[in-house]
Amino acid sequence: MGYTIGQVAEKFDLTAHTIRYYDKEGLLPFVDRSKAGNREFSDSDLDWLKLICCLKNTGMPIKQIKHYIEWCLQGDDTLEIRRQMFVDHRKEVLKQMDNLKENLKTIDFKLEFYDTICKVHVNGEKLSMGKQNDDCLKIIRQIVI
Amino acid sequence: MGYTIGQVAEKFDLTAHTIRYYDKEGLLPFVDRSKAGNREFSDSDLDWLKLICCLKNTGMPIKQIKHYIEWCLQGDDTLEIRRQMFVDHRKEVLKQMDNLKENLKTIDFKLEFYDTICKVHVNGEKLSMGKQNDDCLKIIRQIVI
DNA sequence: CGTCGAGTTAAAGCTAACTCGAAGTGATGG
DNA sequence: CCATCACTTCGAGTTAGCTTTAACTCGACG
Repeated sequence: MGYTIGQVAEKFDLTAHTIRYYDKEGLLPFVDRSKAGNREFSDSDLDWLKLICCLKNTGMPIKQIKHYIEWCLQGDDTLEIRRQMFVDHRKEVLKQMDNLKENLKTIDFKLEFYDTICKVHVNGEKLSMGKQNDDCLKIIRQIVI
Repeated sequence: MGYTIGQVAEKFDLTAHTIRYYDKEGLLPFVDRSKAGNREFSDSDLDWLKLICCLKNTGMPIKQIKHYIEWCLQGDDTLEIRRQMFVDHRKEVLKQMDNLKENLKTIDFKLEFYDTICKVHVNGEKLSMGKQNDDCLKIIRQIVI
């Protein structure tokens, strides 16, 4: 029987429009059609789509994903080049993770600052902080906003 | 003295064009100008730009970064909303890390498969694998390309 | 004084990845 | 028989984030 484009769209949190767009761009050449001309996705098609989403969500451009699909259709001659693509892309993903970790540090530092200063601000009138602390916070506020 | 736009561009691996674009979009309202009208970046400006790059590289749209900058200029009334922005964005970044980890698993699985099958393919003629193994690999190849 | 390099603006152009709309087809339920 | 609904194609439009171009201005160097 297979899945309709609508069902697949829901499963993958895409729109039917987007899936048709992927098809038009050559990412789904393996998807069969019903007599009426409607796309019928098999379970293996869903596996392909899952991989396509994985590559797309890790920043691979649609054109390169298309190359990969073409290589797959070409057969065993392209096995090595495909393997190499995954090796390279894996490196890319690791780099993304490193960058993300670095940026998370920056955000955490910022957040620590905001947590401190917001607490002071809310209780500003009630709690006596002492003049030195107040001055200190003013300076901090100017330096690290 | 301060840095020129070219120096800053090099430091941050951006182009001068891009920095001017950020300025035009309201991300750099604090940058001073020389008598000649050229931008002069101070060390504190570089800190701002570093944060801007951090937010941009973790997927925050330029418009939202602009909001943040505006809130900063407005003063202490916006401290809490700014803190909340960082709390929310931190969650976003953690989600990105999770997704990246999941996708890395998919890629690693794929790579394991390609490593195996490429090894077999290269030594295909030399090494006797036995008929059973060959059949098995054929099937695997069809299922998990 | 000329010219070179680095800066300036404003506006147009580009690419990727959708996103939408119009106009039509085919199966199903009342 | 007709409406509804999910699908179809094709082509145009949108958005974000640059990127390029044209025409210009400084300040320093020979």
